[in-house]
Amino acid sequence: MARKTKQEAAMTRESLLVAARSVFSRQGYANTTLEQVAQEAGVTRGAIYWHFGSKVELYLALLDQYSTYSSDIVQAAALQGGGLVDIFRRISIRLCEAVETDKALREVMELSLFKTERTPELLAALQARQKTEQALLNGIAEVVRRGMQSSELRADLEPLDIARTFLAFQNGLIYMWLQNPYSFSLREIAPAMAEIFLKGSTPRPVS
Amino acid sequence: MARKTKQEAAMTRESLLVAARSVFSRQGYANTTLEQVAQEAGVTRGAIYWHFGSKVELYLALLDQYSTYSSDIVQAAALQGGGLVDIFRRISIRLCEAVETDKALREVMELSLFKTERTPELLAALQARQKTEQALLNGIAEVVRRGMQSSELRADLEPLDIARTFLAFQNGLIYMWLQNPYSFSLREIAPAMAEIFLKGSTPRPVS
DNA sequence: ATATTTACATACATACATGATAGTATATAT
DNA sequence: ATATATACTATCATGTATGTATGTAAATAT
Repeated sequence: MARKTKQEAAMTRESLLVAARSVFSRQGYANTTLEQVAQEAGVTRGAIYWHFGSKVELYLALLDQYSTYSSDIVQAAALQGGGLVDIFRRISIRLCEAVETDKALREVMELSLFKTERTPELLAALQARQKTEQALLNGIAEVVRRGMQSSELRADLEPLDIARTFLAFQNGLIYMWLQNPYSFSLREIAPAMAEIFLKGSTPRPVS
Repeated sequence: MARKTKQEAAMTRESLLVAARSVFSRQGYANTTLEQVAQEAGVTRGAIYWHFGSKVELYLALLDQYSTYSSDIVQAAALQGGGLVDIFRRISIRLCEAVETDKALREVMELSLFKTERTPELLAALQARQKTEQALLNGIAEVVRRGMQSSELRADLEPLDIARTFLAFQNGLIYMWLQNPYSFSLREIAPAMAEIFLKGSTPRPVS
């Protein structure tokens, strides 16, 4: 076949990633064939093996595009300043908005959450992503510690426990929504969720 | 082959389910062959097709064994009485204990959460399970409504939002733990988590 | 201007899983 | 006592996916 220019090659690589996202998120990782991905991108499997080397590498390249998405949001929300309570509220709402708005992000999340089997071979490669998750947790725990020192958060619980609870909250809600996207609106429930995390579900005595 | 008695047949069916749980949870659904399951159970694939008809049916039979596990715990915790706050606390703690203690339950949860791709063909069959989840949500929402009427829970939020938040909480934590079981103890964090859900993460003014 | 590399397409070798079919010996029904 | 249903085993037919090896024509390097 006629050799493409570097720019053209970069474009096929891009379109392969787009096609992979589309087909993987529709059919799941194990259940899609590289032939299907190649067809959707308008090339043959040879192009995939040239650019990515294997099915696993293609998948990982797809995930890597979104690996820092969440922590970027957390960073941005933290840098914006304001009280700790405001920061937490912002993080929740921004994350929910992002998932509900950004279709590509949503497809990749659905793919990695619901449509990829953690098989032994994939597990090793996915360990790297777990470190990202760990860093996110530690970052939040650090924010909690600052909040305790400034008396904005209660000091009678472990910072790490609070951070885990916050993340569990957040991920659990997104998970629930992705599982059945049209049963409720993420953006609309986000404030209530943040409110419960911060103030609790029982009535507060008037101060 | 020599025909088995009904009891013996029931036993092979049982051992097939046990083997399926073991192999599926190690290798994932798509990645295990019925040959492997049959070998681990000490029979041939024919036995699987005889008892279950197909790979999908075997998988569903495995999940069905545990379909009411969660809602049973919720029911039991609710019937035990006490204040609404106590009930919620009990539900959280019981669920966490169950996951951490019962290996079979854990394996099935890991399988369905991390090691089964939601492919279009499976999705139809899994809709039935979603209804279980929906019923669980509605049940909790009903408990919340009662809690509002008795002023044990705050009445300025939607009952369904509170219920969703509780479930998100709960599932998110279990999801996080299953993803990395040894990074923390579920049973130990459960009380803190329940405390945050009920009282919030910010300090309460003294009443 | 020529040599070499690139960016794929094509073809193939291998492997393997599913489901279907046929066979079989015993348990159970009558 | 005989007939039939049962609970499988053994075998095969088919489809299909991955990875690899080879071919090739233009882009790029020199």
